[in-house]
Parts: sequence; C-alpha cells; structure tokens
Amino acid sequence: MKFTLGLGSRAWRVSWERPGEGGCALLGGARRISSPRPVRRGSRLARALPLCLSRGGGARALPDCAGPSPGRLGARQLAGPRAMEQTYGEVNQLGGVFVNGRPLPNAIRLRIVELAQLGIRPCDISRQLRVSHGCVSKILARYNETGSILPGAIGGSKPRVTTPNVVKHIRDYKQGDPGIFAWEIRDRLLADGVCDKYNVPSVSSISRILRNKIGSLGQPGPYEASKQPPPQPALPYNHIYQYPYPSPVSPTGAKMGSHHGVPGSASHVSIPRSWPSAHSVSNILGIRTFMEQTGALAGSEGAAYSPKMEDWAGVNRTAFPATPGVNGLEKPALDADIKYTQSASGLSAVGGFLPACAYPASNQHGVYSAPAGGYLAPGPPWSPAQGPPLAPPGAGVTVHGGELAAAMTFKHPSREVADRKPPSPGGKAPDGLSGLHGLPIPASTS
DNA sequence: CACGTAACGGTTGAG
DNA sequence: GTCTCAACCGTTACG
Repeated sequence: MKFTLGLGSRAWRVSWERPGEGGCALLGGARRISSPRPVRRGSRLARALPLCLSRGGGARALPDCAGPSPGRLGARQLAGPRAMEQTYGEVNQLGGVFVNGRPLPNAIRLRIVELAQLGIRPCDISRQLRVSHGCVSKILARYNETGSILPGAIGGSKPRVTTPNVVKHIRDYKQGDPGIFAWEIRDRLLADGVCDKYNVPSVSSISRILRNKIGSLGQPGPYEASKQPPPQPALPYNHIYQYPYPSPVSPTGAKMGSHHGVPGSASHVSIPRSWPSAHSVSNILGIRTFMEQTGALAGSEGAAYSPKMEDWAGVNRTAFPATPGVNGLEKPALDADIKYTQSASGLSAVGGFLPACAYPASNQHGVYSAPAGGYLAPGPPWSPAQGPPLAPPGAGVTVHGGELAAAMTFKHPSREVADRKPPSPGGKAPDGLSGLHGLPIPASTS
C-alpha cells in the first residue's frame, strides 16, 4: 500500500513505495500502531490534528494543515505513479512529515534550537514545527550538551581494526609499493608490529581501505572524478528518497524538483556519522590536502571524502559557494555541513532567516529533498497571533544568511569530534546562532 | 499541560 | 556481493 491513513494508530502513515522496501516503511516509526494500549491521548491528538484525523471526510477545519494532510497527499498522489515511487514519508501526529529512521533536516533542527533560544517553549516549538516533542526535547538536549544541532553518526561501526594508525601504515605501504597486495600489507602490519594477530585488519578490510580510501590518492578515482566535472545536472538523488513534503507553498507537487532556485533542489542534509571524524581515514590519508593541491577543494570539499560522492556531486558543486575557511574540514563535517547553502530560498518558511538547506544526495539514500519549509506549518493552527511565526523580526538572534551559512557550512575541525562528546566545556553555551552548530565560525579560514 | 525518556521500528555503513 | 551488528534516527506513549 502506498498510502495509509491509520486513524487507530494516530500516526498516519504515508508512504510511497521505495524500491526494495516494499511497504515496510509503513510500519516503521510508530510501533504501536495496533497497540493494545488504551488510546487515552485521543483528545490531545484531536487537538493537535483537529481534522487531519478525520477519516476521509476530514480536514475541513484544518484544510491546509501543514504537512501532508490527507488532502495534500492526495495531491501528491496525483502527481503520478512515478512520483509515488520516488518519495515516501510518514506523517506524525502533529501533521509533520518525517522519514522514519532518518534525521530531521538540519534546517529544522536549527529552527528548533533557534526557537528555543528565542524563549519559545519546547511544546510550542513542537507544535509549530510539527515535530514530536520527544524529538524537540532530544535535539535541544543534545544541543545543550554538545553545542551541536547535528545528529549523531548513523550507521557503520567504529573502526575496530582500521584505526588511523593502521590506515596510515597501509597508506605508507601502498605508496611505497603501489603493487603491494592486501595480504602483503597485512603481513607487514603484523611484522611491523602495527597490529597484532588479534586486531590486524582482514585482507578484505585492507582491500576496502585501499579501494575506498587510498585508491583515490594515486589516481583520479571516483572521488576526484566526481568533483572535476563541471556542474553536472544534479543527480536525481532526490528521487531516491524524496521527502513527500508537499511544500506548503506549492502543494501541487511542483515542489520537488527544484526548489526555488536551489540548485539540485535538494534541500536536504544528510548527517554523516561523526565518530569517524576523529580519525577520518580520508583526512588521515591526506586526501584533503591532495584535493587542495589540485584546487578541487574549493566549493566541493566534500567531494573528496564521500565514497559515494558521485551520488551528490553535482549538487554540492553547484549549490555550494566556494568559500574560504574550509581547510581542515573532515569529511563528516563536510558531509553534513556542506549541504547548507547560502540560498535561503529553499526554505519557504524559514527563508530569509536561515540559509537554505540544500540537501545534496548524500551517500545516504534517505534524503529529505524538500525544503524545510515543507515541515513547517504554513499557518499554524494554533497560530500565535504574532507575526511570521518562523521569522521573528529582529528577534535578537537574527543572523545573516551568509553568516549563518558559514556557521552551518563549515565546521571547525577541532569541534568535529566534539560533536559527539561535549567537548568544549564552555563552548556549548549557544552564543547566538553563530555557534548553533557548535561550530565556531572560523575567523580565519585556515 | 509540559517534559524527560524508554520502547520501538526503521536506516545506515564498517567490518 | 551479502550479511551482521551496533550505532543513530524520530515518533509514540508512559510517567
């Protein structure tokens, strides 16, 4: 099924089949769909979703309730089967759209923090952004703890054997003897005492390292290739995981393709794992340096790191303004931050206040491709009688798009690791948006 | 009513 | 190329 409105579950599942996933996504997230648990929150939900809940007849009182309301979804469905196949998502109780298992776009995360800093209560932020309060709580807690709005590293596992040191040695071996075999490297690691028999990388691991990391050093590997070509048409990564965010502004579905001039249309940020940042193989291997030397780094730093850069190459390249101050960035940081672009046009509701969040197709398939605005309620039902809900005029925390973009875009290496662990004792104090990421804006581009 | 958090099903990516 | 596993995700519901 592609679209389900589960009243009983209270969480509407709106899913567009994704290749290979069948309807699984439909069951994700709200596990208690058929939970025997007494629905004692019905009333509350009813408040939150006055009409969205209504079966079929529904949304009258909340005709345009933000997020894909049933009606909206309908519109999307009308967009055609193709679109249906390419996008999917779910709608939470508040009417917000989310992708189960995937982080909220950074724009939203940022917005949450911003609003919190403006004194908005978490519950209100939750309602306004249509993000579950649990999530708001989590994000704020995380921010308070780490000073970063970025989600944690998803997937993978911490290197158990391929430590930076090991990788370094592998690189050395490889550079010393380009024709060396993986098993030879393995032997040498043992012989040199770099590893012992218990933690020596397997041949396959070494091969992978050679292929994915080191390989790019000596040859115009995929990474380089992906960055060299001139802005190629943005890859349709969007289709892979298009967020069915019906742009509140343009519910018709025109929304997806390109957003208000945002190249690549991707308004998504895929959050990279951050733990590896501490010992980013690429960095360790000096790939970045290499890239810099080739001059390819500017504006496309990330390209040098992502093993799957080709997936989102075009976007980054075109959407990302060449900016100084990228040195020292590691892949993780870039993966995450590079996605932010200066263009604020991508954020309908946040626009002007936040830099657009261009989500290049990351190496992750789950990409929110719609503008963050899609998350936002066009007009909060609970609407505070104040002006633009999301763009508090002169709300103290106003930040220059560019300035913020800078903050969002580049992460200081030293903070990299910090993302995960509260690094800076004092650094977490959100000092204005410039520090929202927990990323001090590098004064000097170094 | 607001909020912290466990449980849950999901995604991801290194090994 | 496939599988495993442990990390993370956001939502839901409990307390």
